Amino acid sequence: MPRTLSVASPILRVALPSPLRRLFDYLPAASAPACGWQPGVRVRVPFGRREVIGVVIELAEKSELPPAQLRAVSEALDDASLPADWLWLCRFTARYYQHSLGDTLAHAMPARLRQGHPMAGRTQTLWRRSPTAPAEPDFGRATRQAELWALLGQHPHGLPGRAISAHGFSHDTLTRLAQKGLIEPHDITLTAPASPSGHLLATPALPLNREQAAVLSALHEKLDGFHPCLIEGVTGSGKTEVYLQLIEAVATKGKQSLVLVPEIGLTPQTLARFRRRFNVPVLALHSGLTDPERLDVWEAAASGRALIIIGTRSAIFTPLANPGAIIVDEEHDGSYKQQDGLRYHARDLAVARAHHHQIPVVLGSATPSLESLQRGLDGTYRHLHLIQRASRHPPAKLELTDLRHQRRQGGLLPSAIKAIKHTLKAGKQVLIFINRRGFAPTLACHACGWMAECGACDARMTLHRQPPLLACHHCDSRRALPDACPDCGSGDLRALGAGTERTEETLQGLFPNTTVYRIDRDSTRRKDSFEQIIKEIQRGEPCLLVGTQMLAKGHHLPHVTLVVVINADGGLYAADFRALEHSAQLLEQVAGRAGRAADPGRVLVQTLHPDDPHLSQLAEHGYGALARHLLEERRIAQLPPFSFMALLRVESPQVDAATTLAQEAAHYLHEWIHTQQSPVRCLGPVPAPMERRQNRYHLHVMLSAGKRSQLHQAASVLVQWLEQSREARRVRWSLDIDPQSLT
DNA sequence: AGCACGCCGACT
DNA sequence: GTCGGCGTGCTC
Repeated sequence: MPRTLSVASPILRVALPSPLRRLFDYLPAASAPACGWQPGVRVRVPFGRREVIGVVIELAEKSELPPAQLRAVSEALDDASLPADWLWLCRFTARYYQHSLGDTLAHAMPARLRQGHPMAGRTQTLWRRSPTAPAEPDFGRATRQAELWALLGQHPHGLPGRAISAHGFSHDTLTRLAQKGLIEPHDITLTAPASPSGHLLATPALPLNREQAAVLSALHEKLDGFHPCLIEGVTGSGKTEVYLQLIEAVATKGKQSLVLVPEIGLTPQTLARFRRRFNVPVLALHSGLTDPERLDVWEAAASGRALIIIGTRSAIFTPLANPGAIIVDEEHDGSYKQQDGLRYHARDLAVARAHHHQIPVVLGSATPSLESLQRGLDGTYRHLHLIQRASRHPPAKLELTDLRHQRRQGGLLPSAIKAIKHTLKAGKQVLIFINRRGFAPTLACHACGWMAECGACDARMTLHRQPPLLACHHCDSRRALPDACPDCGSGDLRALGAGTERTEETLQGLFPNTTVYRIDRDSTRRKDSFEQIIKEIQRGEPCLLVGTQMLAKGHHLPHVTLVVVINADGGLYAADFRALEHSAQLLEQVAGRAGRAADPGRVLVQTLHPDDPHLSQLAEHGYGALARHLLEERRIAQLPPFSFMALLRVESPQVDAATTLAQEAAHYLHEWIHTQQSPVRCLGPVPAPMERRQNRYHLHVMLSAGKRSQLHQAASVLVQWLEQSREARRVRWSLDIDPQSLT
């Protein structure tokens, strides 16, 4: 018998963009990719009645399915597999967060790849003057065409269509010139950005103070191998300069740095600072990029050409050919946790990734999360400190002022108004922090007690003045302002409490000759208006800034010497055990805005609980002290970081459908815990805070365990049960590993 | 998630 | 008589 190639055609096990947590078996396509069939090859496959893009995950000898049921891959999309480090990260993420691998891959891939576009050899169409065109054509009255002709004269290599529209030319003008044969398109293959030629630095590094130098040299010592490190550095202590010099050291070795920043932190200023420093391209991943641009960044990073990549949460999924370090700035920031779909935490993935690559990871914050702080304290992470502020002033202390039994205007106590007046007179700026947008938290009838409630949520509607309407901040419903009380007909409707709009109005009335800037999601809806306002403010004219937490984070406001917090009580007595931590971080961040430059600052904090021990500790000793105290409380209560949690959320427009599933899930878990003698605890179901949202009912089942592996096992069993449950198909559910918020 | 099939109400 | 509502089931 002749020896045949007895290796029967292998089976390709493919991950597909679907919530189904399993792989699908396919036969190879007739023509194999140049690299051969191997994990990481992107494929187009028939799936049901359509075609989808998937990724080969495994090769198998045979399938569990009868051969007749197998279909063949339509085609391999690339001649090489996707980056191995990226593939590893996606598999880790899918496993850790109990999410479908195919869905995870789709989420982590640039849109162009997800849509099946080719990976390499991207071309771009440039428009240029045709060589055959006369030197000075006559345009007659077609002035726009003449102007475009002139513009292209300045760009002999040509301009992409996007740049031409950016100059304000219509597509029509372009095609008319092309029809006349005066200009022509030509395709170029995008090539790598220039590799570092000559000096790495474009501008010299700033001198470091002794403390910064100590931190940097500690980081320098450990550039090889996995070295997680927490930098606890007060606002204004120069963390960014340390990052920049660390990146420099990494780039000098030809290795890549990945920098994660919070959503609000990737400002043009930050980016400009990075770009000014380095002679090599600093690639930014932000929401303004087009899909092809995103693919460019991906390829530049995957090929190793890009040495410095900076981006928000999803940038953690950037492949790195030559990883050198990962930096997570403001590591406590909530925007690192994705709150829907694939609920990953970019900071945690950064640490996992650094471990995989055996490279250092630096977590930096003035107000570290209790998770990271605990690891710093117990030695799991190296714990470095930056205490000295560049301004040399100690951070301003919080002055607690008692809101009880006192009249206030627009939420402000007389003492606060006095301090504001004083500060303005001294030619300085004041920041008034208020965590509610709109005019007032609600509208109430003074005759019968009626309050404006949302028809779809268990929530009050917020009163807005610009434009005047009632809006629910939890769904998209809005209503016109009623003239009279819908219940009793009284005309005595009053705004209850204060939001940013009302405080702005009050302040403008009190200080008619001073500019009042309001900064919240409503006032900065236009893309660049926020940056514009910040620029205005940085010019230093005395003014008042009224804003939500948008203002609290990151921005350098050198002329602000007084900060007023309208109400500090939000997180003090909330049901969510993390509320106090988050509230303290926010207060400390707000306070950090005061007195960053030459002048010392003051921070007035209005509260109904001036004697609250946590608030007092924050005021007296700062976030670091309170955080260490909170850790002790968490230890005693066996809450994270001393235990691990997973949260099952169940939601449905029908209460009983949601309740039944949540009960059955909890019941199944209890049984499993009992038979397995598992130490995992299962709580609930309980109605979620604000049970009804957008006319959907929300229930929670909470899992917790002392060991991550125990939790993981229970979570995985639960997900398997949910996947096969028929009831679960009729309601929406999701499992949140390490939930950040219990809403 | 898509996308079919399937079986009951108001329309040209 | 059809268009179309969303319940149920399947995808290698």
